[in-house]
Amino acid sequence: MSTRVTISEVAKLAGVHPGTVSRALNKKTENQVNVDTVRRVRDAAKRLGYSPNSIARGLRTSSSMTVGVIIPDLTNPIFPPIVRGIDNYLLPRGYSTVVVNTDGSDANERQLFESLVQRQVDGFIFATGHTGQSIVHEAYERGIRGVMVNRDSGGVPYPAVVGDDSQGIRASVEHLAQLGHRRLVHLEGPASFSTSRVRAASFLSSCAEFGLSGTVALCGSYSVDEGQRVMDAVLAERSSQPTAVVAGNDLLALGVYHSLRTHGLRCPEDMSVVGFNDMPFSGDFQPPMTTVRVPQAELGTESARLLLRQIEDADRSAVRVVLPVELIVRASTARVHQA
Amino acid sequence: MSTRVTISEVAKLAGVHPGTVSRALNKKTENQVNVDTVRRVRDAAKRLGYSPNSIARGLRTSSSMTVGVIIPDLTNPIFPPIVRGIDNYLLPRGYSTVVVNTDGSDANERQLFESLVQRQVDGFIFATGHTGQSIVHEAYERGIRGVMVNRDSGGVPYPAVVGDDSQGIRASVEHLAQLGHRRLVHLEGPASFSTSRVRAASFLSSCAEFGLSGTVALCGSYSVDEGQRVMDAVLAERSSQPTAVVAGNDLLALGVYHSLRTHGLRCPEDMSVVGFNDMPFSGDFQPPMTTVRVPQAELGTESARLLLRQIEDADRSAVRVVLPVELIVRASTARVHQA
DNA sequence: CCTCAATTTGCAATCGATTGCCCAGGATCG
DNA sequence: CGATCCTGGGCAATCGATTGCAAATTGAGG
Repeated sequence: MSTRVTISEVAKLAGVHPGTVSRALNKKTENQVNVDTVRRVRDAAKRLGYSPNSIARGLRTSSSMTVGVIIPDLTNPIFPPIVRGIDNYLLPRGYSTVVVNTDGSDANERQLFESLVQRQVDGFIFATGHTGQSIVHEAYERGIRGVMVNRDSGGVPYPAVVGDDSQGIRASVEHLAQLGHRRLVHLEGPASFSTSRVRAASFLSSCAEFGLSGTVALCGSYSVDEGQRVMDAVLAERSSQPTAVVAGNDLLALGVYHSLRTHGLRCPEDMSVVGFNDMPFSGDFQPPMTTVRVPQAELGTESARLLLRQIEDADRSAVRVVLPVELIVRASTARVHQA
Repeated sequence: MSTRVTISEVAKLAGVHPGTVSRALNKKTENQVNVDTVRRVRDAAKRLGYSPNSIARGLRTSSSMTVGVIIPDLTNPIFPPIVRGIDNYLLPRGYSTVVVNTDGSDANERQLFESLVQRQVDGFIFATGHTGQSIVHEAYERGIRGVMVNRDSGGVPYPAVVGDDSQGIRASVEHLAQLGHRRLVHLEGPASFSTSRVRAASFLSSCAEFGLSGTVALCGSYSVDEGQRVMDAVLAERSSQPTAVVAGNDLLALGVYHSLRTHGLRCPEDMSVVGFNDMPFSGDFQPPMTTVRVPQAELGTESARLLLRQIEDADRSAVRVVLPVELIVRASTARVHQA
């Protein structure tokens, strides 16, 4: 790109040493230089349209003012709001974010992580909280700053920001109980995600609390197709069928919709369905989905805040922030049909 | 972050000069080094876990191996697939992407653009193609490499990658004509977007072609709320009502759904609706939406390819790539009701 | 008038890699 | 056998900013 203005050109115009320009233009050092000089330097810089080369600065200060955000898949609709939340906090503070997608692969995750480390990012926000061969442990060992978002830290002493999954599931179960449902099934997400287990555990304890019969069906991924597949299997069983489904997330719930449709079953008349996340447009599905709203943007913002606290204040306390969730009742749940 | 291995430590272990290490480790220069030496250096590098500091490299080579992607809003569901398409092409080639959201504000756009320039990005992909005070012109004047995606270049000689909007609209109109519709209305997107005008023009000429009466209603933004507002206005008119709506995009079409519902009208029985983009989950709306599928991921991939061609081959030809689109017929369109 | 401290600014090293230049040594050729 | 080429690799400058250190200037106090 075209010839850019450097600090020494500004220095020449202002009649001072480059070092002085640097100090004059930097908030934390400008009090080391005479106010008149500062003004002169400022003028010169503005006149030349100077803007610092952040690569050069980064080399010297060994900070890139960049954070890496590792997510499974941007096209999963819960992530865009999280990413926006992160950006909204970070950009005004001079940081950029680089978002990478692992597609659920540990190998990808590792490779992308290394490439971001190589780019000298100042810290990471991990939204891929599976507990397997994740690089999170290693990152922590290497002294790399990071925060977990939307997923638990799984033993790694990084700060974590999560929604109140237990409470959300409990509210769902309570809602179904009040509608007269007695037999529920939970579509549990992949066991490698900490959230899956939290939600399943809460489902079982909530069923117990409200005196319902609850069974759990395990899904291999958080996707529409998998939700449909597992629901097909549930419906194929000969044992007494549930009257309501508590899905591990909205994608699985959507798969349940598809399964019901292919089986000629109506929602909510024949089967009530509750999702999780309140992802965008879940209120426009057919039928509009009852689900648990998680404050995604706030999750992002909060995680960014915690990361910056680590970077700028060297505060490494492993706080855990739990944000409240809310059950959104729409049209996919109804009073149980008296058969 | 922890102490990192530098090139001179590798040099020491391998018993050679740092410059030699650099050449040995670089694909394009490794043939300047004896194969034995290359092997020795490689071993040393591996043993020490060396990975080059890309900031230092970037300073010297004045390239950051980063591209900036400027979009209006990541939470608009058409953008995640585009961004993924870009990433899929760029990441394996060693580039990272920094995605920023303008929220439609020219001021934001300018500021974000400058901050990315300051970060020495090697080029831009602009997905914010409004023709107003955009920085696109200025960027081109400054000799900055860039590509337009999903929006036309509006006179700036950057390469552009777009879907075949005209054809998509024509197919929609033809489909409606075949269903017996005679009076159509088009919800046109904001005039500042080039796509809006292309689609509106195609709508009118297609109506003429098929002998239909077509009117156009202008929307202030591409959003659900605006679609609802404008459709409300259309329905409030006393003149002869249309029997089908061709919406400028799926968001507007969704707004039409909402409007119809509040007016007690059924889709498709009382009004057929066609969207544009086939954004994720538009097949799960109520009713499943007939819409025009645009290959978003391919748009992204292709734009990334064109950008890299500029960056690496200095090829500045202003090609214009038009990708084919496809009408997806679902349940929001039906044979016109014989009133 | 001298000393000492404080303020302001210049100087030069530094961050870590890349690369033009040049030299040493061996191969090739006439 | 001497001139000429290659090949391999060392040397040092360079990218553009930051920053510890020291010098210069100023002012105050004795």
